[in-house]
Amino acid sequence: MITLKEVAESAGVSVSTASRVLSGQAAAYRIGKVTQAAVEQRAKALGFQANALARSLRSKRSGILGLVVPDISNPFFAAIARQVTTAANQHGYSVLIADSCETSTIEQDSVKQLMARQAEGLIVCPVGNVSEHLRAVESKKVPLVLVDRVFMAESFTTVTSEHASAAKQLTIALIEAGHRKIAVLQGLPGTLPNTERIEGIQAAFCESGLRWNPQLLVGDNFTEKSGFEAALAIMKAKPTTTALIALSAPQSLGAMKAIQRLGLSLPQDISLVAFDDHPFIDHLVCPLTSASQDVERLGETAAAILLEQLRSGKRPAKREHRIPIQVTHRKSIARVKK
Amino acid sequence: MITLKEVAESAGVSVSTASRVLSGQAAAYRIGKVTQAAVEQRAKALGFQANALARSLRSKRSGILGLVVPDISNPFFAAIARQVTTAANQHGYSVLIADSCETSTIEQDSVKQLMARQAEGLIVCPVGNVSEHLRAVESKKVPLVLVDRVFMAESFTTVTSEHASAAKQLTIALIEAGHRKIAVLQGLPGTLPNTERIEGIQAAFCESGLRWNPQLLVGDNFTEKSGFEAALAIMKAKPTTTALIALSAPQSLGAMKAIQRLGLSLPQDISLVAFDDHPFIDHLVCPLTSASQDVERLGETAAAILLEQLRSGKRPAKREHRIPIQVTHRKSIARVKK
DNA sequence: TTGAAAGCGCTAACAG
DNA sequence: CTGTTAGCGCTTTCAA
Repeated sequence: MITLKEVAESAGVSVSTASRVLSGQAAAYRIGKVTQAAVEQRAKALGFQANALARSLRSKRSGILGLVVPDISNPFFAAIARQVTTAANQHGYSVLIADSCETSTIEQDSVKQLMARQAEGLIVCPVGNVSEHLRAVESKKVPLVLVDRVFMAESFTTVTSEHASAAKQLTIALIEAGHRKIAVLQGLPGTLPNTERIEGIQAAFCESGLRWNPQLLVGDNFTEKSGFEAALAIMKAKPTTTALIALSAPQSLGAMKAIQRLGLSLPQDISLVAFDDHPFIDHLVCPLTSASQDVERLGETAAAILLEQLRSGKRPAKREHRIPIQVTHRKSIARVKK
Repeated sequence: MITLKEVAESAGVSVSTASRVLSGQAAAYRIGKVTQAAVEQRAKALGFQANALARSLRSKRSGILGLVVPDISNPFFAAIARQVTTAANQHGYSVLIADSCETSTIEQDSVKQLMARQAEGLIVCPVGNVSEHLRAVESKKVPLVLVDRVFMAESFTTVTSEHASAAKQLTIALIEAGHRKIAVLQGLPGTLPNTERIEGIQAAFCESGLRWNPQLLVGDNFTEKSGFEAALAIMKAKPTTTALIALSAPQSLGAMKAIQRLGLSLPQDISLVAFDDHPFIDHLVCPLTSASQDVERLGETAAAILLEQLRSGKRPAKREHRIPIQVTHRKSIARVKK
């Protein structure tokens, strides 16, 4: 590896001068045109590449942003990762991405790791309900933004969707089509998106002067597996169920498989609406009415807030950011026959 | 930030002793039980977290692996990213992911950045045809593995799918159903996957004693847009076309949209087969016969090779790794009526 | 406009 | 078993 010292020697200047030229401070220090050119020429000729580790250690600026997601292969988080990395890169930061594999302990390790590497800011999509490690980040004055499964009780800066109103819209569409026995395939209990969506569903019932039966709440995660098993179980246990609400795209896929397994068809035998859509949704046998989160905006907003905090050094004034959800009516709701 | 020196002072030992205890070398140096306990206790009490930058600078081990992908929001690359990050984490490495946005210049910058941060190894899914920056990596003795769009002319370590044989199988299925006018919605020209798939298609024709018309080669990228436009154009220009081969999932979606736009139906009016599948493929109006790459294995293999090279210090014996592609017959091929 | 010297926080000889 | 002494490669006072 070729070092600054070697470049300096080769150009016949001191390391300080070489450093100033090569770190873009030439103008500020009013380095002579010739000296500057010489250093640059020599650096290029030698293929000099500054050691970012040494630079960061000395300057106290790592230029690294950390991103922790529960599953990078999930299109939802992948889209967030894309927004964050591109925004960060545009502002001269690199992004260290960690996949917590939906596991709180891995998430905690990842955050620690990121802090050890002197990340200047963190964006975390938390797995669940543990937040001490995140408080530790804040206490070390490292800017932190939480996305998606945020904790409302705490005072973190957060970006999440308007879960309740979307869930309400979806439910109202179902109720208006005559549905009353609506099963909810829930995601990870205790998480804010899950909780708020369920509240939205209940609100829809309430405002329609109906009462929703909590026995129709099934499932335990945002996964396809949970969706499949929960759908299968509830359709067997309560065959009078006329509609299903899936709280994620993978769950809706699981539900579709369950429906198929039972030899039923969508939407004649049972209606299905879901959170989140995906590119192929319009080409499904039965295109799903869905509430789709604006993932790009979630990621973009989180990145923008973090970057702004990094730039200004001030904690953001607005702490809780909500991104609207778009409900699209397709063909997966059938009218209930009397 | 609390440093090693402070911990050492607080525990009443020298920094070296503190370092040895806190970097897991206590046993090797046969540090006394009491000293060790004291250091650990103090470190924990003070909330000491070693500065990975300083550690890396000194020890010459950054513990960082770099991954560069053209688009992290593309499920294909997201899946690779997941395999790589989890495998790397299991072996004590962190992964810096960069999104090159399908742009060669960004890719080059990312690689440079990763090298500057002293990444110990790189996995790159190259955008296209530029490879000098990659040769620079090798010349600096940093292990490098290329995935997917590899360069065969060069001597890099590569992992990619068995494109040709899969393309051939897909084409033969079409030919056996009586198709002769088969249009190919190609991906990025000049890339290995694209080239080999086209070769496979031609081989199928050749072995069937037929000649494939190169005029039916359309499109210019692996994107939905290219798929849509190319499909639309060719169906208008050559209405006698009876089948389409899409070289990626997004392109197949584009093709489905084009078919819909023209008021045609799948597969009666036109057949469609595609590379890569996705979770919802079985629930499409017309489930697509597809050749699906084993993305997990691609990522897993790349990670394993890199990690092994890092472990042993030896360049891998086998340079070109090929992962089989699974062809699944569904319902998107109709027999051609005489 | 440039250089000398100090040191970021840690690890690794070397010495006891 | 433990401490002392040098740096890793860079930036940044301070001084000229």
